[in-house]
Amino acid sequence: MSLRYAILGFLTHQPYSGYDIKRGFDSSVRHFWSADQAAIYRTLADLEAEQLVEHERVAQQTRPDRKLYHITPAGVAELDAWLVSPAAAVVRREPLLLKLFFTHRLGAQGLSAVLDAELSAVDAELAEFKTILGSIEHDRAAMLQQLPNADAVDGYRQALVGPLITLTNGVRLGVAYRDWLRGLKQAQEQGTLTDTAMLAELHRYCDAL
Amino acid sequence: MSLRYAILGFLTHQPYSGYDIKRGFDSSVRHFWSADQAAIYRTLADLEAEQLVEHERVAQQTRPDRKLYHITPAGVAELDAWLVSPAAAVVRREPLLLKLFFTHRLGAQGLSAVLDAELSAVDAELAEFKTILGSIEHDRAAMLQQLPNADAVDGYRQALVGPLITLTNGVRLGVAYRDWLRGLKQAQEQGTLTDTAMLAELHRYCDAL
DNA sequence: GTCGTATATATGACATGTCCTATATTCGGT
DNA sequence: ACCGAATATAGGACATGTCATATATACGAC
Repeated sequence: MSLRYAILGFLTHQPYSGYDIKRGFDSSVRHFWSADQAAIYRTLADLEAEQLVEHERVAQQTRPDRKLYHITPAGVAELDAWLVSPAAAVVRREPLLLKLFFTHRLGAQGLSAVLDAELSAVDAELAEFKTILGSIEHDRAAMLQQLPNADAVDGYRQALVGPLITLTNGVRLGVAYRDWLRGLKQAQEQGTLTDTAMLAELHRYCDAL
Repeated sequence: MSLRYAILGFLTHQPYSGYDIKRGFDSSVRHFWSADQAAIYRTLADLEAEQLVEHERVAQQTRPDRKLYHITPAGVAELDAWLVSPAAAVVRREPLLLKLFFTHRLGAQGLSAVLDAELSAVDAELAEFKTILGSIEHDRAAMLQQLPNADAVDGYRQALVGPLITLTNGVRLGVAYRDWLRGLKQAQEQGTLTDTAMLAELHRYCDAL
């Protein structure tokens, strides 16, 4: 139910079409927020029915018309209210952890395969973060050159902080996840994937809390 | 769609009622898998229609009858096939990161409040993990005394590895998440929550990959 | 004595999200 | 010449999950 707010947030930057928003999601918040194309168009329609956004039709010569949505003052108020509202408890559902919970049925080979597949996925994700960082820096350098005055530069740099915060989260949690997977893999190879060894490791972490 | 397998996995230990399964979820896998009560009963009915589980009615004197479900060989086969199947890409949706993505609209006070609320939540979660660890060790000590033979002990200890693995994941990722939040809070207090500082920090992490 | 909680299962209504498809045009590849 | 991808919006069908509520009984708290 936060898709509404994700869209409203994007529209505070500038007016976008549904298609733009879908691309924006895929390129900037994909690692913590994904959105289906159909859901975006339907949510835009809902938001417009509530007068939180409005659209104007923009005709194009070769492409289909775009519906360019912009946020209304009521929409801004709605977004700001959500931003400071207490976060609802997040429902986590991680199929991989579910599989590992039943490790005793998985067998050594199965476990090995699952861990390797997951390690590849994390490595790919971390590599992607590196790419995103590169493109942010590239864009930033261009913008800092291009922007007309100090105020515009300030605004741009402030708008950059949020994306950088979430990217840091992705990198740090990704690294922690990768290290955890590597630890499991190593334990399995050394034959120390036993209850006693795991309990000892857990104590090393928990006692330090 | 993995609720099916979560239930099948539980039923490999011993027969359970829907009510038992709900309690089992809430007490052991809540931090990475939550399930609605209605969903559990409906899924059990679906699984039975597919002959992956069967039930027998157990009459009770004071309480309502229980429907005690047990897994069938076909159910075991289905579970084992899922365990080794490649994991579907996980869809992440984290409202907190979405809020932080729009930090520029949140303001210093709003950000501070959001970070504090989240830090409390993580601390509570980590404390809960500590409690879970304690109760696992308590149960384990009792079981190791009580179990009749070495085979039973072995089986029990092997079944413990999965839960311990997922608990380790919770603790390590929880600690990483808490450290990230603390870093943000500190940066905000020191006035270093800027694009340049964040970029520098990101490089420290990314360049080491 | 009444209220809430635990045990135990189940359904209706609803919210949310995903998949597939339709429409229409242009551009690039094989 | 045809096929797929990109641009752009949208709806039907379906999957999945959640909320509230119903039923029935017993036990402890206030």
